[in-house]
Amino acid sequence: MQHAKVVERFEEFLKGRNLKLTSQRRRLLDRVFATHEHFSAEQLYSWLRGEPGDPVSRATVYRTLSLLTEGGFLATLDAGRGELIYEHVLGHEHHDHILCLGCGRIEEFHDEVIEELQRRACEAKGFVLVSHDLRLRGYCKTCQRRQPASKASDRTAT
Amino acid sequence: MQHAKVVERFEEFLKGRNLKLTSQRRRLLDRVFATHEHFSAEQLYSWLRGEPGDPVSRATVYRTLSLLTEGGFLATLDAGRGELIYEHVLGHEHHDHILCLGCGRIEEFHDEVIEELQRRACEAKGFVLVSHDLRLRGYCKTCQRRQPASKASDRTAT
DNA sequence: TTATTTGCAAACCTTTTGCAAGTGA
DNA sequence: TCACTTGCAAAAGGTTTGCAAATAA
Repeated sequence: MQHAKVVERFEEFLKGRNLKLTSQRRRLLDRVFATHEHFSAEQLYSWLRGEPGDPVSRATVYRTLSLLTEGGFLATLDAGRGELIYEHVLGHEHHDHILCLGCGRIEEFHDEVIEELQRRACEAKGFVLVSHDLRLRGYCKTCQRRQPASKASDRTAT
Repeated sequence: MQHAKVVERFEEFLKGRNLKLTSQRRRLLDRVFATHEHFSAEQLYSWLRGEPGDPVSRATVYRTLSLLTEGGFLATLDAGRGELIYEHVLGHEHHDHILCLGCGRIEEFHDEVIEELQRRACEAKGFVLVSHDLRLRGYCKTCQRRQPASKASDRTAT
């Protein structure tokens, strides 16, 4: 999706909530859609500090990230490292994640059969499904070389 | 699994690590296996304060929960409510969770086909799978009655 | 003009940790 | 005995919030 379109949608979203398009919000939006990486609030804050532009405080970064998430511009992912990870959504198909326990690397994958089975499992319990997330954890090729084979005692919740 | 057997395993586990069986650890173990509910550290701490027995500090609750998790006695679940949720493992088959966004209720389910597809997805990316968790989020039957149908803007990461 | 935003620093919440006193083996 | 544990309170780490000054519309 072209960036102008994203900005337009954001403006509509703000208007619909009687919110203003400030230079900080605009900078956040631009920066977030300038990368395809997964990032944390702190990461984004640090990018913004290091790049030219109107200063943005940490508080505003958090507030705007929430806003973008509510607006469906961003999605969150808890990678189990104590901080929320964000990724942008528009023009980015739904996918699940594989997390490397060694280096923190995040890979994406998608399996339509799994998706369908999830819908059925939910129905069977009488729930209306709103969202889901599936996280696989293990060691990537690089970390498999560094790391001894994982022992049962290293395993976390499955 | 009978409780005596669980205690025996815990003693072995401690012995193997040169750790001692204190009254606090024993109380924690007993309490945790006395329920089939999912609970948080704070919840457990509050149970212990309200019930007769040797006092157990918050710090010890956290330390012992980590110990029990490492030993494979407990599994953790991040239900997305800001705190870790625990459940006991022994005699409890692996399962995934469905979380109610309305009331926080947690249901369990299991699908062997999904499990197999996860293994394959992991292999395809060159990862060695250690663990996984799948969380479906939606509204349970009770909350569907209370709650208006969910709108797209309510949706969180999928 | 004026309701909304921002930045700052303090507050929050869950979890972890340093340290001196206590205790199981 | 003595290494391991506990409790306390302080610290940590990510995130949220109150408030006065700044700003978009």
